[in-house]
Amino acid sequence: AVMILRSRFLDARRKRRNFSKQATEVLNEYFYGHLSNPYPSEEAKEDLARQCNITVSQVSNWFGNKRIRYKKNMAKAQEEASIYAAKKNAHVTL
Amino acid sequence: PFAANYPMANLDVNLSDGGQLEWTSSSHSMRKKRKPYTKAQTLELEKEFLYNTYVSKQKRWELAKYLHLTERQVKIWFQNRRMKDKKQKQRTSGDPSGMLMQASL
DNA sequence: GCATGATAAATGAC
DNA sequence: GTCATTTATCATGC
Repeated sequence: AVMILRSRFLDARRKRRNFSKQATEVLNEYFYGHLSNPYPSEEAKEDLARQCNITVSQVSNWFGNKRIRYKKNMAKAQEEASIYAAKKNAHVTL
Repeated sequence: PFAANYPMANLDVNLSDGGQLEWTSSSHSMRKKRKPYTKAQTLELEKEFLYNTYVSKQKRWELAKYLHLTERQVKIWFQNRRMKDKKQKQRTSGDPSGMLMQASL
């Protein structure tokens, strides 16, 4: 009962740290690579989590935030989409 | 279980003007806006959660009346609270101090 | 000062 | 009932 009061202090939650550049790169590549259905399966989440060295919950959080913020600001998102689309095409071309 | 029947799921890519994206949004119009509860409300709910992680219909009614919430809100609060509890326990089991921070920056 | 990750209400599938 | 989500809000990074 006491711990509830100090919830705003040593609350174990929000200790945010930005993901690494590589991790964000991996996540963005998947997101824009599956833009028609940006909902990775549980297996895909585990795979991404392993690649990015984060937890599957963090992967879920990232995609949740990404989807909502993508549609809220499509103008900027389009630029990103173009970038990763070009990247993907470059891969195929090579 | 990745379903294609979520609201935002029918997000379609329309490449008209160098990558225009469009929304064939299908449904819901009026979703209730998320409104954070007060500390007093949360405190009472937490206190009750200590006794029972599941709330009876009677208790739910009492809490709703007392906290100025709907019974549905009380019900959903306990559902979300149980999920939070589960997630925290899963996290604590693999990492006692919660200090597993590998830096790969 | 916003970008970003995590959490808190609220919905819906099953 | 659980649980993956959507959405707004929170807390922090820079």
